[in-house]
Amino acid sequence: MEDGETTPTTCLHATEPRPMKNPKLMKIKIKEIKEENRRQVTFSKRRTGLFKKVAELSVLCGTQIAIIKFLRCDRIYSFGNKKSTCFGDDVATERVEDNGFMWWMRAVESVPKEDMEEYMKGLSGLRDNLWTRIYELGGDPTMQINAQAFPSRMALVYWEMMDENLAIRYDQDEAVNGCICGLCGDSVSVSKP
Amino acid sequence: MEDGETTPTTCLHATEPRPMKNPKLMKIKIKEIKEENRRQVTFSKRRTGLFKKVAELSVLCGTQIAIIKFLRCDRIYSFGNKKSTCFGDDVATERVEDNGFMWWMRAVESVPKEDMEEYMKGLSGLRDNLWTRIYELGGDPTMQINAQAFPSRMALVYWEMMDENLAIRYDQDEAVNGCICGLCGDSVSVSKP
DNA sequence: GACGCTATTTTTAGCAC
DNA sequence: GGTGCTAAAAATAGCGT
Repeated sequence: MEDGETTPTTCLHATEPRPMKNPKLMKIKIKEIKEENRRQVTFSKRRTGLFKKVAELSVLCGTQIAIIKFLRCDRIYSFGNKKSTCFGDDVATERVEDNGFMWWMRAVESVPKEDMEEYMKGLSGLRDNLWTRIYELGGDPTMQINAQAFPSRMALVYWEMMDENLAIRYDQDEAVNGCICGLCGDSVSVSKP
Repeated sequence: MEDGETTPTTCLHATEPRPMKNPKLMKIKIKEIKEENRRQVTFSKRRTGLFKKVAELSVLCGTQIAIIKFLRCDRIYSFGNKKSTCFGDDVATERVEDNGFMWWMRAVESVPKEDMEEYMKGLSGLRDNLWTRIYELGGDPTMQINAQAFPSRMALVYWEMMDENLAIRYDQDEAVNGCICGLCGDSVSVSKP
């Protein structure tokens, strides 16, 4: 036959929005999930989704900075803490500014013009070091998929998310769960042993 | 008849994923949107979506910190800049720490135990001032809807997004487009005139 | 814990206002 | 710049592996 498109009324289900094969209740109330396991799964899945959303928005609208931090513990997390580096401890700490930020977190406009070339060279070097460091730490290569969405810019795009399992002790080195760094334009996953 | 579920093969469309009423191409490639107007709309819509996602994740998983910053301009944005306060300039600037952060952005663990009571009182007061300030600045009351999703915690939940229209000049006071502050547990919208 | 599956829910692109 | 609409696309809850 030519087609069946002209007679869709033959199908009883055509008027129904969905076949409704399995009316299992999937909608959830937005309130704290108490079940440890389910919360962990939800966190992981939604974190990934959010991750992707930010990446997309960043690219679509040319947005250059994205910072997300999630921490589940009973303390306020000090943003800008020296410990909260993007990729471990010793990659950049040698160059910590007095204000507690990594040197590459400085606003580029605060860099004198004559120092700009070196500054950019530094960023480039940092990027190389970063990948080496990620490899050493056993970064998950599969996470690099998201990186495709990110144009490689010099801008700071710093992403860090932590859950309760990774940041129980604030005074310990903080394990980084997922990270996108605009310096490298890539997303990485680094877990401390 | 009892049901039609046992004979779904009667419907030719049953094997097709969707009825495809309007095959208008809605899928987009994730690449920078050049058209000024379309980008603005996309930014606005996706920002809202992301906003909601973060709020949900925050509640679902008890996540206490969410920081998102978006800035579209050709400069690196200095995170932690004194200017980038959550709700204007003069609410908290009187209490700026040496490190450039608002006093309430300090990690709570850095607050001596004996000062904790006053610290918390300060947070409470700040919250009150915040609402007053928001009102004065003409904050959008409708934005408070999202606030419902946030439990009122003492934790720092700082949210700030800016688009190109609000942050063209880095050296100007930065206008805050959307903001959720964990100090008050509410989301606000503040625009500079 | 991460990943695959899929029905259902949620987001959103393209409009119009 | 925002909001409402709708079809299409994407995210995801619950399950198993």
